Amino acid sequence: MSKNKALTSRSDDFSAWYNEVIARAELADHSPVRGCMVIRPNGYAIWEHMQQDLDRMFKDTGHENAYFPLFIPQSFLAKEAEHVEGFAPETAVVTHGGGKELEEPLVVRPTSETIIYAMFSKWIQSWRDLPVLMNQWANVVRWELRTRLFLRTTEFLWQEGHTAHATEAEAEEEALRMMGVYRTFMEESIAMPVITGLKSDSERFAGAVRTYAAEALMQDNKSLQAGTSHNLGQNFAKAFDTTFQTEAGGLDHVWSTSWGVSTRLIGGLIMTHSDDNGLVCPPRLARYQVVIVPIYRTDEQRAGVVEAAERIQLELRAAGIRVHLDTRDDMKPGAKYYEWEGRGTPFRIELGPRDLEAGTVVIAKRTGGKEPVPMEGLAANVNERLESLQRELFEAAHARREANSLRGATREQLREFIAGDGGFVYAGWCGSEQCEADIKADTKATIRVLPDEEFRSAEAPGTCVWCGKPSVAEAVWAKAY
RNA sequence: CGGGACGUGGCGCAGUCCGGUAGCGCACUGCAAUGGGGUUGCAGGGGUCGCGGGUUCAAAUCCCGCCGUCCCGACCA
Repeated sequence: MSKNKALTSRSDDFSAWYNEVIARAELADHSPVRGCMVIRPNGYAIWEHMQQDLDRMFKDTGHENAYFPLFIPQSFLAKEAEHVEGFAPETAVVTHGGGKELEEPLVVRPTSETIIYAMFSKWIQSWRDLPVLMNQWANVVRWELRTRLFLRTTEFLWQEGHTAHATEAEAEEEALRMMGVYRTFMEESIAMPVITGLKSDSERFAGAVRTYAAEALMQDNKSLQAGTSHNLGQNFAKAFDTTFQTEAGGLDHVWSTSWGVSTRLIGGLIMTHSDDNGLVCPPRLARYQVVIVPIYRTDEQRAGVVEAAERIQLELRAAGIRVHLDTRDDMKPGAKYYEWEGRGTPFRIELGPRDLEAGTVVIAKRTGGKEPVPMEGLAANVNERLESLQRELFEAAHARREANSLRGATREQLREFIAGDGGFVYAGWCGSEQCEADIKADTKATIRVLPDEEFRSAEAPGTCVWCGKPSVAEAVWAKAY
């Protein structure tokens, strides 16, 4: 229902603003269990649209869906040394079932590599069985110390892709391909620009050989890790003895990958686009792309206006537009405007007696501006506007990111930039964990990625921004979520 | 898990210092008018004051413990 209080502004308190946007748009709420969230219909609709877009892209690249169990024998987690070290501290463990203590405790999956490779080893015998390209949509649990709605919750929804290949090159290709899929999805569906690249060893997934990531800059100039794709080498195959007979007749361990994105993306969407009036949702993912608000005084007017609104609703639906007609009689139009604005609905169509007479409707854009447009050809008009808003949101976010990026920084500039407004700092890195740790201790910024070629600076840095020794790669530093 | 703040009808808050039996705004219900950017008026309903224990004739208020939320750290999708 409509609230009477303005949101805290982004500049006053970004965290408070973030929480208030979620509350006003009715995206999620806290559950009675610490750190867990209830995803409400307005939030879940966004997730469903994300799922639809991603699922289609996964299938278009040859993947198939399956489902693996929630419970994993505790011993499985321990089979891969780095993996258990990384995840054991944050697992929830079931020790009792049916009133009895279990012989072996069950871990509630924090991620499913272990159970999946255990199964893969049963299913894969020959090079002819490869590649295996699998995905699952699931919930996972990680006992995080500090939680925030969507960004870090104890339980969250995600997809995890798991693939097995005959060669190292194929696995590497797959890991990069899926990073590309994520990037396309983030740019085109979420309208959220990302920088893709390789993670440093300290940020690598526990058990991976290489981790690729997509990083997005939020409106508070902190970076959000939006998705990761891992080349797991033969690490899990060796731990779970996932072997196959090669074409030449030998025996080899499979080469595998895993990749995932989560409901965290909804947090990224919020912090990329929303404003001090509430949620701004990109049209591609919006529950309703258009809301029609009829305006009338008398019963006669109401009948005419609602009839016209219903006709428009059908016309837009037929054109594939997700549209809602708000016929609530107990709310004035202005109150409805505020409510739908807070919910992030991209466009509002106002339709009153004056419009009927003129053969027009008024179209108001969530990000500002409204104008009368003819009823003739409305669906095409609206579809154009939806596409153009989708582009505008991406371009605005992209421009904001570039305006808050610093290239070729010196040590002092890095410090000042991060201590000031913040953003992405591009600079040389010597490759040592010591410099990485020192920079973190000094500035709180971490290496987000060693960016892919297209994101790198025109002039490659020659020296490490911190120690001055020769640089092995350009790195992007930022404070992160 | 360390530091800080907070927890009072659905939401936002006052009352807590100085103990005396709970109040305001919004929301909600009813009626009437109103209706192109948060509509008025009148009349209503709703609260074990986060939970548990203690002190007291008496606890939202004082004391102890716990739980939760938010912020800042350390850890992380």
